[in-house]
Amino acid sequence: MDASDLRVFAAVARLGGMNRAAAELNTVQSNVTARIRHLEDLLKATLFERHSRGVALTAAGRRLLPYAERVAQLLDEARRAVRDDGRPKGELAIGSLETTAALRLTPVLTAYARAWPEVDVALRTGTTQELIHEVLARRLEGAFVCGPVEHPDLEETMVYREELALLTPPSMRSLDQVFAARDLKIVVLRAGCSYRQRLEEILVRRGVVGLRRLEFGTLEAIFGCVAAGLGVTLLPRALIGPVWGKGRVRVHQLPAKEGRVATLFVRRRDAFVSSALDAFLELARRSPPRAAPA
Amino acid sequence: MDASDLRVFAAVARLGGMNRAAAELNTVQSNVTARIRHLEDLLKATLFERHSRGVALTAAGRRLLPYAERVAQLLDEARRAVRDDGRPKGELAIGSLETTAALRLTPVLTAYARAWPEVDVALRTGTTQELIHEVLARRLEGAFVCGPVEHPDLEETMVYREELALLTPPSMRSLDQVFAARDLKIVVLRAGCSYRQRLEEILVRRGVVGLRRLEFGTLEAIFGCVAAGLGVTLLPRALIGPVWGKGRVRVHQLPAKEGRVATLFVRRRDAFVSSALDAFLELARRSPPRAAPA
DNA sequence: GCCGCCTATCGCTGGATGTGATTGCCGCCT
DNA sequence: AGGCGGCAATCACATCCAGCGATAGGCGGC
Repeated sequence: MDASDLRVFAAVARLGGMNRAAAELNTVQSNVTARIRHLEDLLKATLFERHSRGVALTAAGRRLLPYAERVAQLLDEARRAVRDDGRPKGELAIGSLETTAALRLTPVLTAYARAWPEVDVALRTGTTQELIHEVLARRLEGAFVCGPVEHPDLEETMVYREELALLTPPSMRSLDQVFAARDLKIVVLRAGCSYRQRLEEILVRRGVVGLRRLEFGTLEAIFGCVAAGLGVTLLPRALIGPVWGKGRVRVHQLPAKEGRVATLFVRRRDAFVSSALDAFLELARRSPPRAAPA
Repeated sequence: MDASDLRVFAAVARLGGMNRAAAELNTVQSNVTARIRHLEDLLKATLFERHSRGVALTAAGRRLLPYAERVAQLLDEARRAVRDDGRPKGELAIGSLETTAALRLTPVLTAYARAWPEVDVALRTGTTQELIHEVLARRLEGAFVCGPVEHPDLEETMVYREELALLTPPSMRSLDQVFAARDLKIVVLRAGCSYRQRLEEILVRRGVVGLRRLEFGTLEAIFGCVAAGLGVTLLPRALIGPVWGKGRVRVHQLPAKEGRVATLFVRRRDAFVSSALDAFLELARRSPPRAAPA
């Protein structure tokens, strides 16, 4: 049993047929058949049930499949590990919350791109949940997400502490005024956004009912929307000032317990840490002081 | 790059030479050389430095080695997973503390051997540290050890709660008398024993100084030694009675905080749980009530 | 300078791997 | 019912590469 056998096996299992697998593997059906039979002989177990529309995994096949996938992943990772001689290069795919990207990573990314021109950086944004899912699926080397996170396969390191503030139109003078409002609208980035949940909790705890929600895909749109008096939102306080002009929205401080949130960098415990990632985290850790919250 | 390439690579790395590797792999040196060169071409990296007495890993080779080992392990595990059709059979290697084996596992093992005659059970005893090391090295599928244990790669499940008692010669009537004794001797199983450390802590906290230690390799020897008046020991209270005759030693109850200890079953999080192990834990969980502490 | 131990290289061979054609099975459509 | 399309199994054949044995060449110790 060797890696290429498992590659053939996995393709057949995934596509549900030897013809289809042969097409994908750029070979012929007879070859695929022969290799599967060979593998079955080797393991002394039937891996597929053959039926007229293709094949289906047997119980034994189902047990083998995760190993086939894991071995393929490992070999892939091994190749990258060997190539990686300590000087960052190649591809670096990381994820981040939209807010963290805007607030913290912009200077880091530009500095990184300048320092390590051989690296092709891909920064993808999403919600904490989405990002964690991508990291677990090994499509991202790691991601900046909203804490707390607990998962046995993930290693978390605290990188930033954010102070969240309630942003309202300038006409709302106090928090009490916000909580007393009827038909309050909250403006959030997207459905699964970590801050949205927190904002709803805060308002519900104050007895606010009948919330309306607006979803906008970009921070700029949210900001504009709040400034125009359409609703309120919850965002890192430090975004105001360095990123957007002051004065167009009113910033309400929250009690420490509700306003403090940690930004964690998560990555798979068992995954290889490329030099490119290592260098990125190194830079991120010394993020410029001007972006630090007051 | 394929699994057999990595096997050759790992052998060369381990043995430090292509000739030696060829001998171990039952092939010829030219073949090993060719395959290593092939692998190096494939990865576009030099894996070994050749010198006159053999070869040595380069930095790239050192990076590859752990993957080679992991892939070999995975393939091995895959074979076992495929073979394992749900009915326990094959080999089952588990570890246990001496005391847990004597107190808890004896009936489980006999019942297990009767229920699943196709399994070859190997029970190895050792200290918590030793057992954990063996489990991590995949030489044991799991082990019963003394809690608490914290390791990211291990999954722990609490299986028993033991009450530890101080065993002394019958002549020692009270705990105070024990603590007041001069030149107190403690009798322990072996150097790394979990209970030994706990016993020393208990005594030190009571101000006992000048401890002498005796190490005996078997529980029976320890028991005999205490009965003969040579020293005191700390063992699960439930051992007295079901396993050894009462009356020959005096059993001193300890405060709950010091006397309670958990027995955990630990296994590698990422390892395959064989049907044989599964069935064993199933049996162990319903361990006979007569062995339960009072 | 020779010997022992090591790796590199070469030509050869056999078996494993891949190919293309054919057969036979099953379900679906006509 | 019969033909058709999609599928896997099988076979004979081609190809290729892993493994073999022999030899060359490098290095250090005796």
